[in-house]
Amino acid sequence: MSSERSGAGDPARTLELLWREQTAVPRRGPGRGRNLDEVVAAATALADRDGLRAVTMRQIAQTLNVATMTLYTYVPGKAELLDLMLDTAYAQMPRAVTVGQPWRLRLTAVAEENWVLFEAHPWVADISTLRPPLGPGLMAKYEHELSALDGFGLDDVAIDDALTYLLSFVQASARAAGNARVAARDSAMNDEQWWAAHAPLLARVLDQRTYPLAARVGAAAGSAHGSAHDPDYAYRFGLQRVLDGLAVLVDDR
Amino acid sequence: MSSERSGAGDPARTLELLWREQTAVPRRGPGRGRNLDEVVAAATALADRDGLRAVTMRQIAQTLNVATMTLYTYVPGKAELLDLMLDTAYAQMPRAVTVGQPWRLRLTAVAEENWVLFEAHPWVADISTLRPPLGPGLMAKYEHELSALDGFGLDDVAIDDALTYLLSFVQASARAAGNARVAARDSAMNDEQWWAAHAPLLARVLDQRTYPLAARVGAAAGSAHGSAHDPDYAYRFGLQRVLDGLAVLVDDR
DNA sequence: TCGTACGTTGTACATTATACAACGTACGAT
DNA sequence: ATCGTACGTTGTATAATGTACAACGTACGA
Repeated sequence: MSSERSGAGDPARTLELLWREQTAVPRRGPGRGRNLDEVVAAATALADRDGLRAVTMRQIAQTLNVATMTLYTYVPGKAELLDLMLDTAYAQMPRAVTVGQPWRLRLTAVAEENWVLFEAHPWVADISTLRPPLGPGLMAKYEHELSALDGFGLDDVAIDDALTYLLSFVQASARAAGNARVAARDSAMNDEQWWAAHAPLLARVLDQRTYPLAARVGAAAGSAHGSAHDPDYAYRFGLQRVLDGLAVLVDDR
Repeated sequence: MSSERSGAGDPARTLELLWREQTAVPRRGPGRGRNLDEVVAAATALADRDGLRAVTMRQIAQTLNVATMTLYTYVPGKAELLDLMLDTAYAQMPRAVTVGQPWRLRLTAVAEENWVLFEAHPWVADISTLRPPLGPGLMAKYEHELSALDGFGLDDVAIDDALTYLLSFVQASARAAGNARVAARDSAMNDEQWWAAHAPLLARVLDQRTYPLAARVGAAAGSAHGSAHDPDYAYRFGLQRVLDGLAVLVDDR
């Protein structure tokens, strides 16, 4: 429950794993049945299919045909595993080359690449990355996305602010979209059905004289999109607003 | 783990509780030691102090001096309790009257009211409200916020889109700010210390030739704010971008 | 050939939400 | 006034979770 976050493990141990720094390769004992990449891949496959909730050490172990505690010889704990999953997902993102194109196109491409990331790995949108996994995947992603904002008259601090703003928007949108899917699956009710289930009961208690705007706008919004909120539409609408908002900062000549 | 969401309980039962519809008041049996408001208040106090993770049926029961299962006579389950907590928090929000003021001021006031809500109740920012608690608190909030957008040339659908966009931004910002606080408490490391703990290790693996922009911009952003990201600054920066983005839609005469 | 380093694993523990049944209170009918 | 019963309260039980701990067995180095 509550939100998951990256960067919760031991910093030193996490960095070692992220950059695959082999410190003191063991010489004795039985050979290892699996490797780190297999563990990360198994955990990611579980998360992709059934969400972060389904990623349990027992489940990961079961799909790898090892005992639960065996995982702890590959990874210090679940927190570090999460960072590895994240950085790997970042590393695998497609990165379109948009050099020379107008800034709106370049930023749209960055937004789209992240939107695709969240579609492939919805669980990534649920993670707070205030303390990101400082591995090769994140560094490549950061470098690539900064390049899309470089050369338009923004200073370094403004570039970082603008990128944070854009990515935060995409993540929030993707989180809403992912939650809509999960809610539909878990409750065997899609959003339309959920709102329909409330309509008759709500009509009884909701006084239109007390809430005239809510009744009018709510009805308009509800019939415009299928249900009360359409996450995909909200993303497309919002992305234009984000670009319009950043346009003020950009030197467009 | 993973994200919490509202609207997960039984719709009919939830609406009854939200609007305090007393169906069939019991005539027999012992008197009730507590009441619904006390349960909601106890759960909210726990969430305010220690986050949503700390809100367990056992903890709520303990602060109320009743057995755990007693709670289930006041509330069908935890999902419905969450909706009650949310709607109550909405109901208690301050709502400034801004009739006649310019649209930027009116929208800023709406953003601020929500920012204050998330400061008082950080757990609210962790909840996906795609299926919101359709109680008196949410309705009053929605009506109030729509009024701040009415009369500026936007049609009903655009009003709802713009409000969703604004609120989604404030929630995402508040979530980041709340996570920064929680991470600092849980790990006994504030963000600055966390980045400091990574710096020496990171310097060893991070090749500045491979990631020139990341090194340059990351350093600039890091020294501009205290740590790599300052959530409060990101909110103030982002709010201006949100307003600039919405300005395109508004009839400003 | 054998000691020991180390990968593997089963068990154990403190958590969680909540189903279920036993218990006891106090109202309504007689 | 008495008693049945409706209903609030509560202890126990269950299936999960992450991971600490100790036993086990493998295979390398001397």
